[in-house]
Amino acid sequence: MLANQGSTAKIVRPTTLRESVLERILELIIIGSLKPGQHLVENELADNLGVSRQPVREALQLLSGEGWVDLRPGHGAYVHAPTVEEADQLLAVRTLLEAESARLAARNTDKRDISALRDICMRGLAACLADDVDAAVVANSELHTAVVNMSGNRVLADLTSQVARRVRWYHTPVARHRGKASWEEHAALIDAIESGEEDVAADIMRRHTEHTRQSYLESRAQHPEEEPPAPIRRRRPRAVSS
Amino acid sequence: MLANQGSTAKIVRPTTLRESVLERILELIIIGSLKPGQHLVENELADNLGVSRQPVREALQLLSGEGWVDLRPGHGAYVHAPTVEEADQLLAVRTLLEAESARLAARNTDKRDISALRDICMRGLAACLADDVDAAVVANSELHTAVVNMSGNRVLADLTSQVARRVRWYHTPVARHRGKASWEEHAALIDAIESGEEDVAADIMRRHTEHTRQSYLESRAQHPEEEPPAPIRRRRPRAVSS
DNA sequence: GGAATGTATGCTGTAGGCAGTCGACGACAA
DNA sequence: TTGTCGTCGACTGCCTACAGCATACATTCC
Repeated sequence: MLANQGSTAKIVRPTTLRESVLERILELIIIGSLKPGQHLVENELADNLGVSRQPVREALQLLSGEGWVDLRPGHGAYVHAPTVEEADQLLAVRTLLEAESARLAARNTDKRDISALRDICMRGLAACLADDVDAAVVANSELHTAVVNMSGNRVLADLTSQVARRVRWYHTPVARHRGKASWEEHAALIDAIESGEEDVAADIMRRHTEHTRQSYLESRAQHPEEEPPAPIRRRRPRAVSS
Repeated sequence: MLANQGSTAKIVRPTTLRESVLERILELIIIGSLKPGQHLVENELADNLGVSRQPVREALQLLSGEGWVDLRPGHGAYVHAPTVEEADQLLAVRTLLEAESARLAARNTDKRDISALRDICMRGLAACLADDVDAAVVANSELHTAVVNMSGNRVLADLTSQVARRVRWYHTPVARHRGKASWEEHAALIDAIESGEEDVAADIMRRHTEHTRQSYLESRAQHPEEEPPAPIRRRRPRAVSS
């Protein structure tokens, strides 16, 4: 829902090999090539990416810090498989954080920021009416990021980003479910922020993200088959020989 | 303010060498042997801890994920030096999270939990009256942890723990500042949780943590000399020779 | 036939080592 | 004296290699 932006105290310049490895692995997780619960064998990743195990290991350590993979000492790394319950809790926290962001944004309202918000909102609505789901998702992400940045609380912004990213998957179906109504809520939110109505802004954002949460839950309830986080397998079937 | 409890998706069994290295380094940071802004030279740590650079590197990666150290590619790891502003923002977020925890705790109230809370509260007050600051700090930590766990939202609990830990330092002076009044607030909070008054519980918690935040800020304002996060030095003064 | 044990194998955890890179210091010129 | 360039040292980033461990399969015993 939010664009990638580094957490508070992470890596600054993306120059190293482990950084590019991290990006690659993350991409594979996001697009689903690496499935939830899947065991990430260091050698395989290293071979596929054309590097040694070392940068792969370090990338996995960093990814664990962001909640993308779980490390099991002696067993290696596994793609984190969020349960419905965890996703629900993540979204509940996101609601809390973003509502506060909206409140603070209304408090620190700034004309330039407002016009930027309106621009994004227009684009989002246009994309929505044109049935361009991808563009709508991007605009949605930008809008929420912009609001949370307007809060002026960097910690809040980082945490929101982190939480939002951890929900991942199924954003597009969720976005498809709602559509135009969502952008009307965004417009109302911007109005409230502009006029400095803290409580109103917070409340709109709260209900807005709560809607998203409901859509998400319904979406997963309709597709329970997407749930099971792949059983853990360590060894490949032995080669048939002799 | 909260006891250490692993983040959502981290290491499960603390058996490996890098884990013990992590614990050691973390301890050194917490007790202040490694100062904010200090450059953590891998070889030095490795030598001091009697291991090779590898587990040290990995421990540092993991610590960066928890916000304890900053990684600068090509430069290594530095002990994270939170500014007053960042600490303030962290505490603001903590207020938000803990207020919500209290609300949810009131919603899911349970008799056994309540009596556990009262026990902790009694101990805390006793410690406070006996001027046993350490015991009071521990009890305070336990109480907040218990409440946040009562919320039933694991993500919320983990995030709160993470945020609270990142403030670190100066907890004791803060605890000293307030004392008895703090425990009266705790008692009122427990009453509200027991009777299921969500709004009241949330409000008490909000004001309570806000008090702590104020105390913290005053404490740092009075000791500005503790602030400067040590300038970055990479090399030791060259040995005088020839 | 089933269960316990032995064995093999793949994987992780750790060590050691080399090359690249960044920053500091010193020399030289203006 | 001050600014710029070259050199040097130290540290990181990465690779390779080895040891330990956990799991799965095969064998043996009951």
